Amino acid sequence: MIYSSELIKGTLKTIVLKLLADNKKMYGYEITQKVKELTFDKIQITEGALYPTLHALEADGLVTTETEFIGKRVRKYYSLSPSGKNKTKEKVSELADFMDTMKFLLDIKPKQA
Amino acid sequence: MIYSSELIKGTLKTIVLKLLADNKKMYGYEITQKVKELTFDKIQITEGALYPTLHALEADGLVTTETEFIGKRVRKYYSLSPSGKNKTKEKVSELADFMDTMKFLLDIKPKQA
DNA sequence: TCAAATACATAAATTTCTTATGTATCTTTG
DNA sequence: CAAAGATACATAAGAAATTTATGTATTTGA
Repeated sequence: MIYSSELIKGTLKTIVLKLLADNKKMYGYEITQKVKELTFDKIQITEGALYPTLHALEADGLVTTETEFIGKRVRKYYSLSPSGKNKTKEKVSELADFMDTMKFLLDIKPKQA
Repeated sequence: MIYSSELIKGTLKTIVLKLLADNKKMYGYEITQKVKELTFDKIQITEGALYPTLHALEADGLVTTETEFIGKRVRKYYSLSPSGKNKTKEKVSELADFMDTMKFLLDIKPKQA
C-alpha cells in the first residue's frame, strides 16, 4: 500500500530536513531511496517533487551543497546549515504536535445528537 | 499557536468526513467552529477552503445535503452517504497509519556515518 | 547489448488552498 | 436603535506544492 499523495503534501520538506539531520549529508537520489526503505515503500518521493524542494531549501539557506564526481557522474550532496538545524527542530516538533492533535480529532467518540 | 497551513493540506477532507461520521449531520459554519473548538484554535478551517471541499464531497456522492431555514437564513446540512461512511473509514485508517509511519520516520536516531 | 538503475534537472498541467470579495441575516451592546 | 460583530452561504483570482512528463547521461547487471 502506498499512501495517497495528498497525505505527503506539506510534510516533504520536514522529512528531508529530518533525514539530513540524522545523516549529515545525503544526495537527492539517496533521499528517495532512504525514505522508500524506511517506510517499506509506503512513501515514495518522486524526483519531480524532491529536486525543487531541495533547491528551495538551498535558496532559503537551510542547506549547503557540495558536488562530487563518482566516475563521470555528478552527485550533489546536501547538508544542513546551522539555521537548517534550527528549522528542522521547529518543523519536526510542529509536525509531532500536529499529529497529536489529529489523533485526538480522529478518535473523538460519537456524540449522537 | 496555529499550525502552518501546509500541514493541513491533504487532511481537510478526512477531518470533515470524520466529523460527519461522529455527528450525523452538520452545516459548514458549524464544522469550522467545531474544529476550532476541538483543536483549541490550532486548526482553523477557512470558508474558502471548506465550501469547495464540501461541494466536492457532494459531487463524489460521499455526502448528501438538506437545506433548512433558520428564520430567513439558509443552513445547508451535510450527512454521510453509505459510500461516504466507507470512505471515512478508509481515510481515517490511512491517516492513522500514515501518522505512525511519520512518527517512526521522525524519531529515527542518528546513524552518524 | 539492452534494460534497469543511478543521478541530475526542468516545465506544463493539476490540485488545493489562501486571500479577497460578495450577499444577507441575526444578535449584542453602547 | 444604530452599528459592529457573528452567523451563513458562495465564488473566484492568485499562489503554492505536487504530479506527470520529458530530457540527458552514466553505470550495472542479466
